[in-house]
Amino acid sequence: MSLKTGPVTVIDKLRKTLRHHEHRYHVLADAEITDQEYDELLNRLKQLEMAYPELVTPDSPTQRIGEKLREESASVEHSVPMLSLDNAYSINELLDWEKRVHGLSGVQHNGFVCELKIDGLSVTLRFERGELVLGITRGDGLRGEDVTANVRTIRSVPLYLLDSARWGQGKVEVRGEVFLPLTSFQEVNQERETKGESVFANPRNAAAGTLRILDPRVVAGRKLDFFVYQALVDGGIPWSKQSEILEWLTRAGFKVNPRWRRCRSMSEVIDYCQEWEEKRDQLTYEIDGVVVKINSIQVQEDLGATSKFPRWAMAYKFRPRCATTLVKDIQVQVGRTGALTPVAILGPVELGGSTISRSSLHNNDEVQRLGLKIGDTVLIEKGGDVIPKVVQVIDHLRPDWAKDFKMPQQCPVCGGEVCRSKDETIVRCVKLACPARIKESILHFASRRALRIEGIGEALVSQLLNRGLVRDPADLYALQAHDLVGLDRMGPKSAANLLAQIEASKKSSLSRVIFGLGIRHVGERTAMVLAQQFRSLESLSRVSPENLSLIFEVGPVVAESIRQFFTQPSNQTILSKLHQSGVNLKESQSAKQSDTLRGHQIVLTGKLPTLTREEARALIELQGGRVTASVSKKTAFLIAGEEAGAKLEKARELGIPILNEMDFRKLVQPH
DNA sequence: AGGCCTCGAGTTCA
DNA sequence: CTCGAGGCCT
Repeated sequence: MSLKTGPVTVIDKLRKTLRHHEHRYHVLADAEITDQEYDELLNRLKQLEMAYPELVTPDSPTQRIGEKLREESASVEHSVPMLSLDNAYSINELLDWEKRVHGLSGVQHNGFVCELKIDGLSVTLRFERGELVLGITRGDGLRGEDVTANVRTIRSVPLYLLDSARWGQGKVEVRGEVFLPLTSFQEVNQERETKGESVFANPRNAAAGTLRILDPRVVAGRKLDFFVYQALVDGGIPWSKQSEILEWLTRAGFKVNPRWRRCRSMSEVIDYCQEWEEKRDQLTYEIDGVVVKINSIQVQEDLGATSKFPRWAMAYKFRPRCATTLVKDIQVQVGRTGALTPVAILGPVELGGSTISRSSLHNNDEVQRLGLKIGDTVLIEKGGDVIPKVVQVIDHLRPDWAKDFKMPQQCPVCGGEVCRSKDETIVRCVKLACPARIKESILHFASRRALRIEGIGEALVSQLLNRGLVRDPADLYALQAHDLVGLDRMGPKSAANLLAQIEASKKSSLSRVIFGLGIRHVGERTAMVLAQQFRSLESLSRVSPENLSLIFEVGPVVAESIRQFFTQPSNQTILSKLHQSGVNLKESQSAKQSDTLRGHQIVLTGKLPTLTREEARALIELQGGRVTASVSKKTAFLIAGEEAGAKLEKARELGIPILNEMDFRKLVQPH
């Protein structure tokens, strides 16, 4: 009587049950039991296996996390070369490919399969007699790195094929993409940051880094995942269509990306590509394109491959969101407040529809954090779709001649003293008369949100300063036509237009003038509060800091900054020049405010059908409401238009009422 | 003193 | 848009 029959069957049953639940949980994302119940089953199996070590098999669910460290990068040959795909960077290139295929194959193929192109690492898994025996990275396509121990830790990778009966004797290979879901990526980076380690620039790098870790126990904590798209049996493909492969893979227990689609024509393919280029952000993992394959395996084989790529597939690449480029130089700019800002001068690269040639590095700390030197190659990205940002230095591309960047000890423009006040990361030029500061303050004064003088830009201000025609913003009002005519791109017509703009700006509201002065810590909002409280520049200039601090939203720092501004003799001169030129320095009797929205904070987002942002804002303020920039608990309601973004999400989250323009109009203009 | 909420400031390209 | 810092509330 064998003592083993008992434990063998129990262990077997337990393993089957566990595999079933692993599949439900990690592949189908549809668990039948709780995590706790699963852990109990797993523990029971562990105990049994400890009692009967001779019954432990490598494909047991307890064996995912090997105890041993992986051997350093053993290289293994692929049984069938792992080619990469040719890329199409536009719909046109995709259509060209289809034309080529059509010409070559001659025969009518039965359509395409489109799959999302997961931004991860290609990996091959080899199964013998249904059991996972090897995992290899793509490597150079012929040989890859053995990462078996690490792929075993991936929960959605079956250690044993479910539908093993059918290919039980053959060598089955599946190919797919190892990736790190976005939430896991954030977790990994958060952890690294708290440990003071360098963070990964993107999920793909993090996945690559993780797969190369030598200790599988660490890898297991990283929550890698795996989507499969290809299967080979004994080096061949015993199916007639790509879509059948995907269906079989699903049945065999693999996680197949469910978004794949069969397309009959190129127009359907293009729809699919465009649809996912728009929806890519809705996914919980990163994709960088769409893979288009000829569905018929027969046609695939007829088409064959070039030396590098198969002819029967194409990767349609989305417009990239990051790019690499050379840092040719780091220059230092001086802003209106005297802030010294390092700027990376880049080798021009195309990114998201524009060519990037420079990018702010914000401050010296940022340069140090990145470990950036002149001559480095860097990864850049567009933050918020518009503004480029240097994300990471690519260390191994650093040339010998790379130069350290040092924040200058003098102002690069006026050569004057700079200082870094305590608690601040920013270094500032302290000289008020620094030409850079003067130029920036004039531009600020004329800017859209301040006195709105159109036609005043960088080029013009530089010329005016060089010729000594202006020394401060108030001098703009002394300009005559004959001063202007003869400057670059300035004829009599442009000069007249500009003078008219300058004249018109004299009627700007007091709050715009206050904002335009560029007092430190006084932005648009504070300027408005001050204008309302003091009604004239005159009384603002006389008020004591103590009284200023009493105002809601003005604290000691802002109060002191205002006092400093008005005690500067050069600023006093500006004020009297403005007054003499006839610039409005008083708050006109504003239209009587109604109380409909008194004390309410309102947020605007998206494009409204008929109102501009400015108009909507004016309307709200007229009713006594305040427009704020971001949604919080205190927000009374959100007015949302077309293309509303993150603010709408946040409002939904917090349960803040959301109105469209019509709702809002009814609210403020009853009847 | 600590934590949230806002505001200010800087920013790219066509 | 995003980050940092000022101001206010607890």
